[in-house]
Amino acid sequence: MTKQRRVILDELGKLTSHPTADQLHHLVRRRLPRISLGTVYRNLDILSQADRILRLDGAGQRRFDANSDNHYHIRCTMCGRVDDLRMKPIAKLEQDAGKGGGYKVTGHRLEFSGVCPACQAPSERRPG
Amino acid sequence: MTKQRRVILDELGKLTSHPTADQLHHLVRRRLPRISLGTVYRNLDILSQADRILRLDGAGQRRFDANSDNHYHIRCTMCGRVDDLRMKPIAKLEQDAGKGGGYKVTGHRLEFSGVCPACQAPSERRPG
DNA sequence: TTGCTTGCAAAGGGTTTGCATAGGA
DNA sequence: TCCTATGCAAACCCTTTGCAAGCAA
Repeated sequence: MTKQRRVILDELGKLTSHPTADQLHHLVRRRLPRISLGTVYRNLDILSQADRILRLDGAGQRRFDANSDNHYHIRCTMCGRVDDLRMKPIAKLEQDAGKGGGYKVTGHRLEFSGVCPACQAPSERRPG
Repeated sequence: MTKQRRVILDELGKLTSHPTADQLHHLVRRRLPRISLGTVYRNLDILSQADRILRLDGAGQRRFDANSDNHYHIRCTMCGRVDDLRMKPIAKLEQDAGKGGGYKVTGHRLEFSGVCPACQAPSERRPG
């Protein structure tokens, strides 16, 4: 557990917005100015394989989640922000999915899309 | 509607495995040997914006689905194949997701993972 | 010390784009 | 004809990787 890995984990833990590797890199740099993007990627990889964090491979750029427990997400269609949902995972879905196709079902991923509070807000603060 | 677009749509329609752009390019090439990968991408883009097909932006490479109706998918964790499920979409999920976060929920994406019939099969035909 | 980790920079893979040409309405 | 789509190739972006040097145990 290097200093770099510790700081990455710590900064990721502060956020609920599930940053991209690049966003996290910028944050971590405030504390470790010489850390490289490659190191951020490598550590995020190691941490997710160790189930310390979650990798969110959705549309577009990969994002990361400090909470590795089973839970669902919602993605803002305006700004790309991703947030956790408090909804309880529904294991029963997998039973329904198993009927038919011949697949052995092992898991599921449920992601909602919508508009986040900030993007719903009136455009008051936009200049012009 | 060019010849290229027609053939792309036709070849995609023949498949239930939801090919990547590259796989589709190879197939289409059998009928239009000079078609470029760029053209395949451009047409898949146009067709999905027109809701004629579906773009599946999951982990890894993008895949395409000739069936643009609302439905769920299952992805084989061994070979990457993606198939349709006959399960009926569950609109109610979005009501649950709306409680809490402050998001305005507009949709959801449910994807299962598992092992496809071919990958479950005994390894008889593997040499050695 | 010893092996894993870093920083750097280059490579990689998938997707997008610019441009001159070809082809459909 | 006129305008859009094509083929080609280069550009692009995100992510991964090779390597020599550095650091943790």
